[in-house]
Parts: sequence; structure tokens; C-alpha cells
Amino acid sequence: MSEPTIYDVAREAGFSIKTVSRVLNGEDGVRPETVARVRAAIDHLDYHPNPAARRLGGGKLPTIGLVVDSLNDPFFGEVIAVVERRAVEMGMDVLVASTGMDAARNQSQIERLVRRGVAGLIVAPFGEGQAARAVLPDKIPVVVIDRQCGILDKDVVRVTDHEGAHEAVCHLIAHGHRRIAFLGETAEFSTVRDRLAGYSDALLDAGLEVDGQLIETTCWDADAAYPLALAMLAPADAPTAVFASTPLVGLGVLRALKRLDRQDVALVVFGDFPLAELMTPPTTVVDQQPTALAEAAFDHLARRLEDPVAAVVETVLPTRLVQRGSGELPPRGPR
Amino acid sequence: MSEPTIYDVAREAGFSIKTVSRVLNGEDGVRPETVARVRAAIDHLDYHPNPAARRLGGGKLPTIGLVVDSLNDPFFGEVIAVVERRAVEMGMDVLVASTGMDAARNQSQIERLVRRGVAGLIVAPFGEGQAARAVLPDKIPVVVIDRQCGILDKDVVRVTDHEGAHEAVCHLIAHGHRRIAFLGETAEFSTVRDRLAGYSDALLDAGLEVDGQLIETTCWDADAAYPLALAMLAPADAPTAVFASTPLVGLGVLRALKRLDRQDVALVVFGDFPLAELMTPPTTVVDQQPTALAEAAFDHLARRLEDPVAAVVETVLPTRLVQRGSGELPPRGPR
DNA sequence: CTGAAAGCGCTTACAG
DNA sequence: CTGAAAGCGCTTACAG
Repeated sequence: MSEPTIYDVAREAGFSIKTVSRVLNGEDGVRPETVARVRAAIDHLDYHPNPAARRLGGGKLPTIGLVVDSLNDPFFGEVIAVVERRAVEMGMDVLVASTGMDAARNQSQIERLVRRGVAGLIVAPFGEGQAARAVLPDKIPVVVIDRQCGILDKDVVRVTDHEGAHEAVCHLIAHGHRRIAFLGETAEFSTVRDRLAGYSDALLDAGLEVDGQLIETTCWDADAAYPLALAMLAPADAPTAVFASTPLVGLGVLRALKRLDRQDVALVVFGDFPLAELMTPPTTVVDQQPTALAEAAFDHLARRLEDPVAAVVETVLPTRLVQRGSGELPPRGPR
Repeated sequence: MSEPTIYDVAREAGFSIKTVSRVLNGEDGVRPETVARVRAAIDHLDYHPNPAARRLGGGKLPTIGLVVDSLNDPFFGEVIAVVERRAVEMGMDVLVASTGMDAARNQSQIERLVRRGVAGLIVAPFGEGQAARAVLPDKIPVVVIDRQCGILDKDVVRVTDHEGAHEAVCHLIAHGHRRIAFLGETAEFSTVRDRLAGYSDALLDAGLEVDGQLIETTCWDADAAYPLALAMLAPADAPTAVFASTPLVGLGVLRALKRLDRQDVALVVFGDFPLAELMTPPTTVVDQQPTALAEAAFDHLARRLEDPVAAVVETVLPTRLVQRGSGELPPRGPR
């Protein structure tokens, strides 16, 4: 009728509940024969430990908390999908929380998940250095994804922002472009700063000047990026190429290009997005490989769940330039 | 140091823990003055009830379970975002689970969430009639979204699949099309069957024949849809318009059109998708308004959380034809 | 209107 | 290698 408990398993196996608990938690110092008998009872009764009781007794929930900017975003959508699949494979589940890029909400969401008793956290952090670090708990494993935010004492999994941007801009330069715009969200984000640095370094490496007029770092989202992209691209002396530091900004640029009915402006977007291949021309991107990033993040969390004092590691995954057409356009002639 | 408990609140307020519990659960029969004193103590100590203890005592977790086909899907991404926002607003959190369109996994995911003790469930069901119904729990509120699957004793929130498809196909007919293809996933889905019926009825209403050659219902996903769409559109006597029953199928069609370098085939997709407006021509869609659907689903769940025996309701939200260009193309001439 | 008691199903700390 | 006891922080069922 009702769910079997640890007492039912103990009775069935002929041992005390403590021994069942030992088997459940993989503690050693139990005779193999005993382990087998307990396992058999567990299987026979289809017993599942009660997570609430386990939690109350002093353990953690078999649950991973995932904190991201936004839940309806293709990049984080991939991350959520991978984390959930991996979690379920090991019998855990996933509590999701979004920050909406708000510092206060970021903090309250993390506190809520910790209070719930999640066993570990995967977080796309928010803020800078001490502020970003301070809201992360120390009692449970935390893996930081996407951006480092100056956090040095947690595992971090991110991509080569500087190198990826550098490669993209070198690519545009190699195709003949000299006036290349940079459009990004606020430079509050370390990822945006890194990508901007990669952009600047690529220009300097090629002996080109970094023109502040061609740099826009207030494109909070696609709606904000659209008018800024329009303003950047409308003039007669507009740049011949654009580097968009995120898909959202890229979307704003694409809308502006559509509005201007221009298909001759070269474009590379940092971050792949669905339907990029269906744009006209198809959009060249720097692929962040969110699936690989999420897999790596989960690997690190699983490792730290087993060994909480493992050395802190920073994993920097390579990006991949995906040439689809828009990044290979030559500079247009003067109009 | 450690978190305050109900005993701390009781001591601070000068009442027993039972009275604190009453205030916490909004039970009536407590003097207003007492409520105020307890509330003040709660605020003063920044007390948060321990969910695990509450659960173990016999209550439910302050948690909503959300079960969908896939977590990285624009439609469900919107649903997840809305559900999480609403849940957090009422102090609850969200466990997500994906089924991958697999019946066994669907069942195990639901069982897992129920075992965890979620207070309620929002489910995009899977299967048909008795099979779909059987896996849903009866002890907690369940709201079914997107498709009914013959489930009659649970709240359902879905859209006008038949009418939306009917309107879309009438729209194509009004623009002069006579040979209109239907591309959909398996007819196992009631939504696909409803949309197919809407398609057929629109043709019949216009005195047109329903040609089985123009109906394809084995486009499981975008990769499967692509070759099927290619085969459908390549011949000289190909249909002049396509109705795609989901965004995934629409994506396959768009790829095929790109491959064939054709911009003269009319297209309406059931379900909006990001960047539809950036296609060439921009894609006309039947908008399912996932945000409104998710809001309605949450409203129903919240209602049923308060009143578990409320009458079962089926909510059918209207769709909205969004004309962007691809659905307004005239039939091309013979080649 | 308020409270004392028992119990939910585990875990930790201690014995043997 | 195994177990008896206490306790985690709530809730339900029962009193008064």
C-alpha cells in the first residue's frame, strides 16, 4: 500500500536499519554477503529512500540546483537539458532557478536552493569578484559556468572568450575588413570584457586602429541592440563587418540588417543559435558548444560530490569558428 | 549560527510550536493578536520552515514538478520560464523533468517527482487515453498542458489546434493555393491529429480534395522532416504551399527550401519560433502563445493547491495567425 | 483558542 | 562487522 521504509528492508534482510543505511550510503565495513542480502531486499521491495527523511537526518537531498540568467535562452536551454539528463542518470533531480540578471534575485535564489538542501549547485554567476563570490555557499559543492567573475576558489568551466573573439575578428580581417564594429552587452560582464579584449587585440595584431566609435557595449538585450545596431550600420561610412558578442546582440544586428535590407555586411556572432544556418546569408558563429560545457560542469560537480576537498580546477574549453557565409563576405565597396 | 527552527519562533513569540505551525499553514482559529506576535517573531528571526521536516511530518514540499518532452525547446523553454517565475513568487520552487518522448521515461520521471513529494505537477502528457492517464498521480493536483491525450479527469490547458490549423489552411486557400501539403510528426499525438483534421476540413470546406500524397505524418523531428520535405517539394508538380504542424517540422521544411533555393513556396508553421521574422521571406505562423498557456496552467495549479476538489476544467486558448510574409505568397506558376 | 505528545524515516554518534 | 538510541523539525490526532 504505502511506500516501503528502511524498517521494511531491515526486516526483510534480517539486519538492523543501521546496516541498511550503511549499504544505502555505500559505507564500507559491511560484509559482502550482508550487502548482497540487503540489496536483494531493496530490489524485492522496490525500496526508495525517503529524501525528506534523509535530509532531516543530516544528509543532503539527491538534488542539483541550477542557477542561470534565464530559462528560456537557447544556450542555457542546452545546459538545462544536459544537466537534467546526467542528474537523472545518477538518480538525482534538478531544481532550476533564474536570476533575470538581477543581483538581489540571484542571491535570494541561491539562498533558497541551499535552504532546500540541494547536494550541489551549478551556477552562472552574477556580479564581480567579491560580490559574485560572496553569494556562493561553502558547505556544498559549487561549479561555476560560463564566466569566472573573478571567482578563484570554485571549480569553473568556461570557454576561451578572448581567443574565440580574437579568431573571429582575425577571420574578418583576413577577408579584407578594416572597419569592424563590436556590439556587446554591458562591460560589467567579464565574458564581454574578454571578448572585447580579443577583438581589440586582433585589430592591433593586424596593425589596425581600435576606433571607439565602432564599439558599443550597452546592448542589454536584443531590443536594446536593434536601435544601436541600426545607428551603427546606417551611415555611409558604416563598418563593413560586425562582431556581435552574444546571440542576443546578434539577433538585434540581424534585425537591423533586415530592416536596412542589407545582405552585404559581414557578421560573426559569438555563440551559435538555432536557425543561424537559415539566415541570408547563413550566419557565421563562434560556437561555445554549450553541451560540452554542461557535460564538463556536471563531471566536476559529480567529482566534488564524491570528494568535497578535491583541488579547485578551472576548465577552459575551446570555441569553434563555424563558417556559414556571413563571416566570409568581402567588404562592400563605397556606396 | 544555524538556521532558526519552529522552537525558536515559539519561544520568541511566547507560544507553543503548534500555534506557530497553525500560523505558518494559515489555519484559522488563531487570535489575530497571536498571529501578529508569531508573524513578528518569524520576521525578526528570519525564520524559514524546513521543507524536509514539513514533508516528513506529512505535508508536501513547496515544490512544483514540471514534466515536458524536452527542456531545450523554445516552446517548453517559455513554459519553464513562466512556471519558475510564478512558483518563486509564491515561495515555491520547480523540479524539471524531461521525457524525451519515451513512455517508460515519462512514467519513471513522474513517479520520481511524486516520490520526492512535490505539491503539484504540470505535465505535457504522453501516450493515449488510458495509458496517458494511468501514469498521472491522484494524490496531488495535476494540470495537463499542450495536449489532452484523452485525459478527462484532470485540468487541461491547451490551444485550439483544430481551429488554428483550419484558419491557417483557409488563409493559404484564400491566397490562391490549391495544392497544400501537410507535414507532421506521428499521428500518435492528439495535437497532430487535431491539426490534420483542421487542415482536411479547411480543404473540404473550400470544395477541395484531400490528397493523401500531400500528407506526411512521420516527421519525428527536424532531421526526419528535412528529407521528407525535400521529397515532397522537389517534383515539378510539387504543392505550392506547406502547412507544418510544429516548429520542428517547420525547421525541416525551411532547410529543404533553403537547399532547393526556393523562396516561392508558401509556408505556415503551427507554433512560433525565434527568428521566424528573419527568414526570407519571414515565416507566417500560428502562434500558440506559450506564455499565456503557461500562465493559465499555473493559475489552475494554484487554484487546485488551495482547493483540491475543485471541479475539473478544460481551458482551450485561442491561437493567433501571425502574418509575416511566407503565408501570403501567391502560388507560383508552373515551371 | 491553545498545547502536549507521538511519529514521519532517515542519519549521526556511540557501543560492543 | 553490526546494532540500539537519540534526534533532525515539522505535522497530525487528540485534549482541554
